[in-house]
Amino acid sequence: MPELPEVETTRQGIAPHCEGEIITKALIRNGRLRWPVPENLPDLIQGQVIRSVERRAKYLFLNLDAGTVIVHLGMSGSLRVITDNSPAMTHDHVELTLGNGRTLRFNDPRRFGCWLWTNDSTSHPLIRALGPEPLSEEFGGALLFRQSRGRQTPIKSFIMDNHVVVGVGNIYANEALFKAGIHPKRKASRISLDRYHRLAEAIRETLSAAILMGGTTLRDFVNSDGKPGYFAQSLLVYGHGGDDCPQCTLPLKEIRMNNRSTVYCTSCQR
DNA sequence: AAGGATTCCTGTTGGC
DNA sequence: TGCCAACAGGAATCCT
Repeated sequence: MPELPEVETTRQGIAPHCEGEIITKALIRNGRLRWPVPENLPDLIQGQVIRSVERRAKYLFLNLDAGTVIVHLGMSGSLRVITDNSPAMTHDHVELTLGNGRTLRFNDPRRFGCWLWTNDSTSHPLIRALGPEPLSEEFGGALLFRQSRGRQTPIKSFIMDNHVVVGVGNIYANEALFKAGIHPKRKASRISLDRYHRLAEAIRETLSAAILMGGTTLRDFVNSDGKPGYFAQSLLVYGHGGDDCPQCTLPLKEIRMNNRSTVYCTSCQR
């Protein structure tokens, strides 16, 4: 379940093997992803050089001269660089053969991911309205405070809204709210600037720590097992409903918000 | 228009 | 033990 740290780790892992390489062949085995993969995608990209691999939110961009391939890993997607000619496995839906003999392979059992083509990535409908990157200068408590005025939605939904800030998935929303001592159901409009500073800091900390961890575990994407590294990190509350709160030792409460698992401490989070 | 519900999908898990 | 329902989650889109 790729959250932003895993997507960034993926980018760092594949970029050295892709950048500057020509796409000699593009193969779509199963184009029925979140949206149909354009049938003419191979024609559009074969023979072109991958100039750079970028990330925006949880989207990856393969920047070519004529445009950009937009890739999303969805829930269960992964990108791996294959060096030998190991046979494709089940759920290997898309693959690019590169000039250096390596293969970029996209595997996605649940097919929530996407492979799309655009001539202009910044103005693409999926990209245009995205909020700031959580690790950018632009993001912080002031921005959260400003954006939250008049918003009645619970704070957990608010920080998971990609128009507010990108890359905060369910797991890290739970973690950040615990670190900031904020109750997940509190209305976004009823949180002070001070507390938003704390929350923004908690989001930064959680995400950057996970990126560092993913970076160490997934250092080598070539022939890697493709196992996400961030699961190894110690999550404070997510997946620990009923356990003792790490701070006050009261049992952590687990509820469902918007059909998503939500874990918090009734004493430490207000 | 904001906010909640629904939707896509399959591997894993838990209950009977 | 075996089967099947429930669950997991990103995020666009639909609905109220």
